[in-house]
Amino acid sequence: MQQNGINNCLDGFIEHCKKHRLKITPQRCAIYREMIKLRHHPTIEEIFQAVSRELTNISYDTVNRTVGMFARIGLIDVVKAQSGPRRFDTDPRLHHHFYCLNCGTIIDFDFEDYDNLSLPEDMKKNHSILSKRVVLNGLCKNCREKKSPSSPPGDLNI
Amino acid sequence: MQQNGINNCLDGFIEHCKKHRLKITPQRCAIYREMIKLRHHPTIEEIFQAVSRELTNISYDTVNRTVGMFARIGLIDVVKAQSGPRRFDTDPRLHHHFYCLNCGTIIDFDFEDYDNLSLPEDMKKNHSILSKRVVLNGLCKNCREKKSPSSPPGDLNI
DNA sequence: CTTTTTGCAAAGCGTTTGCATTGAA
DNA sequence: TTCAATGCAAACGCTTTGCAAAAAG
Repeated sequence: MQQNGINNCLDGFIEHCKKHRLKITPQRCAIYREMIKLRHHPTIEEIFQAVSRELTNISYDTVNRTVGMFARIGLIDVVKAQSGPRRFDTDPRLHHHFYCLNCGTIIDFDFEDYDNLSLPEDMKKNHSILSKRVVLNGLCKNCREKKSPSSPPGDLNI
Repeated sequence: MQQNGINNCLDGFIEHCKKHRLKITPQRCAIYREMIKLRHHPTIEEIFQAVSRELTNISYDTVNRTVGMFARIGLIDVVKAQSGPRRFDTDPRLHHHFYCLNCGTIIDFDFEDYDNLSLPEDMKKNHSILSKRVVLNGLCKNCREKKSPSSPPGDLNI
């Protein structure tokens, strides 16, 4: 995934499903198609809204299970936020993340220096590594200027 | 945090609290003390169990709120798991993470090449960056050998 | 003395589960 | 024809909230 942009088309998606012995259903195709259009870390709810416009009778539950499945086979990334529903990273391009510890905002950024990091030998030997990313934590511009970081995190403003 | 090992002692902890105008309570000290003893990404429940042995009357709720607060001021890291309760990274040493997309296991690893990555200028300028880490995603040894990754993730076996 | 923190209980909300029905292969 | 996927509803469990009492500065 993620390291190449080829999977953007439905062909690549179908390929990926077959490899994992998942049946090609209209629901799965629609979910995949709508999902990759939504950048900015959509929630299940947001994906459900988008897919509903295509398949009016699809259930929230199917979207939930299917998106979870897509994450499990490495088609997309789970971005677990500090609070609220989990969000998904549907951007297949390689990129990196900054998390604000105070408000929970997640900011995508590009940085070439991070793109070609080599993998540790022992990790490569023992596991199958499908993607890599650098994650920074800190305080975002807004939160840095506030006096006390002790207020609970609000909704994500992504 | 994380980039130096000085905060291990209680003095550093008290310093950190004062900087954020948090009062020094016996509960907070006990939680901090027990928490850093627990490696392997403890849950709130696990931290609560450990602290309860010290302060028998502490409430689960206080542990929950306090640990969340510690994460918000950068004393520890939230580890985003695929499911189940959130876990915390209480290891102050710089290290990196591998996530298994199938079973949710999180593996810590060290790799010197990743330890001195420079930060992107625009990120440094706009935000306060408190820690950095490389995150790898893939299939762990066990899951790679299974045929179908379509079964739902079980409990984290960390 | 003032303000934060604690402890408890209840509510909230995202996620998971079970099962009958439907549909892909 | 078979076995996985879907849709629905209910259950579950983690997290959050509100508030009175207690404690820190």
